[in-house]
Amino acid sequence: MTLRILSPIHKATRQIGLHLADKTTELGVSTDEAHLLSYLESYGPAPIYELQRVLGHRPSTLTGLLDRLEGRELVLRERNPEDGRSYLVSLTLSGSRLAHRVTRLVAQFEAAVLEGVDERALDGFRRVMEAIGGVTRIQVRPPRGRRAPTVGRGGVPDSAERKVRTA
Amino acid sequence: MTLRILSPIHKATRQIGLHLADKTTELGVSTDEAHLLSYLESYGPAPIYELQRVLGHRPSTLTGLLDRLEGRELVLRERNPEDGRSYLVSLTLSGSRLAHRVTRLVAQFEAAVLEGVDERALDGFRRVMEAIGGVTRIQVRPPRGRRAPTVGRGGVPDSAERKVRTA
DNA sequence: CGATCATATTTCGAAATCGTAATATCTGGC
DNA sequence: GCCAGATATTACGATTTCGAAATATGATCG
Repeated sequence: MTLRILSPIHKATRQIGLHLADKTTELGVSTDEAHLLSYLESYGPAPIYELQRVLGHRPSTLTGLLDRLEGRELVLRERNPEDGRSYLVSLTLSGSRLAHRVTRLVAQFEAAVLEGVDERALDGFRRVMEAIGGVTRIQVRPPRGRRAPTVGRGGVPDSAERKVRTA
Repeated sequence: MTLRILSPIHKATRQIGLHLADKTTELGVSTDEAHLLSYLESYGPAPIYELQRVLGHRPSTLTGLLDRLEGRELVLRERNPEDGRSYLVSLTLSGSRLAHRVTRLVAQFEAAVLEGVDERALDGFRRVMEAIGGVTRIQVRPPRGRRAPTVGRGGVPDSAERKVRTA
């Protein structure tokens, strides 16, 4: 059975993972660590729950990840003045430098891919991604009858999505 | 920085993972286990190294995965008569039944997504996936000079790709 | 044939991830 | 202000994954 969407996307994801891991390893971080640093460069300081949603790990996994990064003095945790339950994670100076290199790496990769596709292909790609979002979000039929479900609930956020935390 | 390819694909992959995990959990298996069973249904019996490439794990990870599945009598290992170094993994009867249910699940998901996109979008999607393959495959310049590299070597196989093992 | 190199798999200890159960703070009635 | 429920994070033990080294067979070449 050849799946026209699932198989290619699984394959591509793995290719991307291997490729980037290769590069980030040279910088001394895993891909998750790299992703986190890069995210913080654009959007930090950010509360942990936000990072958790961005990376898609369990909260307890994030604790470990952050402990390690903090141990290496790449990030640091501070209490969130606006919410005593949470901590804000920010980059240290060396974390910033590293984040910058990671970001450049990722941008290069993205650019290389974009170079190989035209705007129309990109648009088709986007539509397929949206269709996946639609299907995963919408629960189709509970066996019989009731319950219209779950449409607005906990979606998976894009790395770039972000609530304005503020003001 | 919003990445037009990396971010959506990361997000979609996570959505797919969560969605399918939800479903396969009901069947009592992880997504990797499900993937493996489903693959075996179509292409088994298969040697371990092939499964390893399909799932994209380290060999030692596969050993553990297979140990667990074998312990539950869903698959079994037999020596490969054509190659004394390898083992062939095949489905047991109950493994087959489970694999069948998994396959149906995945096919339904695929169908639901396909319903939301036209052929043109699908084509664009395909071209982007290919572009990713191209970029990850081709090692661009070692700092100076030598070594033209790596083009034909170990690519990441599609779940559906398969050498004819045969004859 | 025998040496050497490549391939297939497992073993084993270390590290990452997870699920669940604390702990602490916030929020909205009352 | 106080209680109940929601949110944010961590602690901790269990499971999974990993990397490196070990084992065993196959392939090549002299």
